[in-house]
Amino acid sequence: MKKDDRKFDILYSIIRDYIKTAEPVGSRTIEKKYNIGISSATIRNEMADLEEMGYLLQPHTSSGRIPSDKAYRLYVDRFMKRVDVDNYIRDDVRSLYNRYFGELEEIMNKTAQILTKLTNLTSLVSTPNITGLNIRDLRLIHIEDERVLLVVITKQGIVKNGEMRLNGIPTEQMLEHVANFLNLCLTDMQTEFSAATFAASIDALSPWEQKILAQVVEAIKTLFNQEEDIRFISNGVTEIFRYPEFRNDMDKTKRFLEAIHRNDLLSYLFTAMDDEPVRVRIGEENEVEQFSDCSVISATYKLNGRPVGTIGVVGPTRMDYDYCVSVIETLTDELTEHLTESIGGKED
Amino acid sequence: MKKDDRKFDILYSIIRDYIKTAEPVGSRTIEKKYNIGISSATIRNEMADLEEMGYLLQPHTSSGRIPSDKAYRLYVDRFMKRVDVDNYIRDDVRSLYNRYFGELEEIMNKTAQILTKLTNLTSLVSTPNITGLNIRDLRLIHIEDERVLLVVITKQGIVKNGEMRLNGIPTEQMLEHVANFLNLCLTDMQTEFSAATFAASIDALSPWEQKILAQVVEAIKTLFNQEEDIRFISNGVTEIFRYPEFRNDMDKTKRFLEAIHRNDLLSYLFTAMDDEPVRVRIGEENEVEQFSDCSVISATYKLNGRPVGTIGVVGPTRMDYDYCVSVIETLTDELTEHLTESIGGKED
DNA sequence: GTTAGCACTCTCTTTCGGTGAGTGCTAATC
DNA sequence: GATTAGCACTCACCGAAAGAGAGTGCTAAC
Repeated sequence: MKKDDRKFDILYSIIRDYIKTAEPVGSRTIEKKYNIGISSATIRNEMADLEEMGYLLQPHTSSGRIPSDKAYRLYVDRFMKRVDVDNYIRDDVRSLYNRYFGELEEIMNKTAQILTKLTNLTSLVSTPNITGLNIRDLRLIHIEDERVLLVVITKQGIVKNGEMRLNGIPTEQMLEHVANFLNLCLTDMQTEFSAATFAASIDALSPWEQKILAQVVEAIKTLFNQEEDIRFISNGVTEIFRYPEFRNDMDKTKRFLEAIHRNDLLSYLFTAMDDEPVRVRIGEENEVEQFSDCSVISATYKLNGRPVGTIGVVGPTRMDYDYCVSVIETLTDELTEHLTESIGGKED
Repeated sequence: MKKDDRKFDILYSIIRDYIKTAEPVGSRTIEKKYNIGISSATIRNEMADLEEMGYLLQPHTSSGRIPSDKAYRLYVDRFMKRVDVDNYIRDDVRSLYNRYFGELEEIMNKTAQILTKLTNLTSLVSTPNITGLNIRDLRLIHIEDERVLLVVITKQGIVKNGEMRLNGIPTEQMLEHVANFLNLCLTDMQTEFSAATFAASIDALSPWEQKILAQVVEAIKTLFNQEEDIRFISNGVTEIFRYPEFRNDMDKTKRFLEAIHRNDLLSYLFTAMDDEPVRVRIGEENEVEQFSDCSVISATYKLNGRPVGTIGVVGPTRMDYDYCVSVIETLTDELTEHLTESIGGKED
């Protein structure tokens, strides 16, 4: 085990060095920059072993080594240390969040911006996908002619609205009737309801109102189902040009940029909303082939203890995992806290 | 003039050829591919003249010529022909617009998508920036605790809403009072109003309600002023990789991609909302330095005859101006028509 | 087990003709 | 006088060859 310790000391040094320089690391570099106290020849032997074990790769026979995905995995699982994110950053984030109270879109935007600014990586934020909501209040506001604004307030304190267009021009009264009817029926009801639910008392409404009802029900469904395709807010997609392994490889850059603009791939990348606090996917571990030379760090933020969305960064596999994981953790915490404070808290 | 005709025939051929191939055009190419009926030697002489006149550039002494910005400008001003956009495309666009009736965001998104699909260029759409609105109806909906949803419907049929947070918890009645008060005062009033306007009848409200009023007024202001920074929806930013002059030049690509993600530069690019139906900016003509090796075609779409936003494409200067201008024209028409039909028409 | 030494490997850079597309100029032709 | 054929010249592009440099693996000595 003593011997293995040395091996992994060397591996650790190689990883740190490669993360910093993006250049294959040779045995002499290790000998000189990190004083492990053994000669380059010995280090060479160890490196050969590490290569055999699958932790190192050699771009060509006479070059230094670079860490493999497996090495990064080991690094993340075994060697990674949390880094303290400066307190003033936390404060900045909080005051920013407070400035945009209630403006969900803006909050997500700013989160992505901060994430990129701190990590120098492309950041992604999925807009909250909140399912299983219970409607508390529903309003129908007449705009003009056939146009009606549907406003839904959920028990969880989420407000959604959308414009709908009826087949005819309603009176204020009709809309009020329908809204009242629905408010009575829907209390405590999930947003996914069946038409059958209304059968009982539907006769209270006039035929015209019943028609409106049907359309409103349809509108509610689309309002709450549009989340099926999650939207992503991205920031700093051109940060990728910072990294020589991309800057010197047009194909790689092209592949990255094309993928990062594809919503379908991003959803795939962020699918699993599991309970791991922070998830790290390294290179080939990514389900999405296009990101197989990237690493993705992501975490789910929550509302009332329930995961509703994901934030993360994407970048070269040789990213600074210690720091990035810490940043993501911090921001996820802050975001969760802010959301719960600003729109949560009323759940039954 | 006869002689000049021939010169410009040659110039025209060179431009067409270069647009298609992205390769410098030589005199023999012109002689063979475009039968002007004169020998390459004569063409060479004419080309030398055209270069002297500033219409052609020579990447190096012994290469063919490429058109200068000035040549494209001449082309656009003098030679460009409108191309008929297929009818089925018009139909597609219309049916698409009808499917997303009222969903402004989605409409803009789809417009950008179509634009890219048709032109193979990066497309940009600015969200409508509608000023000088008159409020017709205003609602205050209690969400929970201090949270209130403000819904404003304008005479022009535009609906805007935003969440606000009061300093205390209001009753339904208070909100109704304030809303009614504002509705009375605001009818026929611009969204930019002064606090003084209310002085007259404000005593009808309780002190608490007056406080709420002040906050609502503030909220209305931000709701209608947030347009100051116009948002852009872009699509197909990676189309740039199609074009060898970018694909083979990482710096150029980097500059382009960095610029296309910067909102401030895009606003600059799209500032002038003049009455030209379609605007073409070629290379150095662009006020934005970062786009000096690109051309921008843009047009303003309107609501009730008033320009409210811009759509456009950005790409290499050797783009197919005839086709792209026609496409932009068509889409602008359709968008204007759709908007006016769906939310306009009620203006006094 | 460790290390010094050395031959070897392989990339990267530079150099150097060769090729080919295209030009400008001159002299002949219409 | 305009047009064209002919020709020398230019310059990017390509591939081969040579040299440098970083790093390795192996062997033999410590």
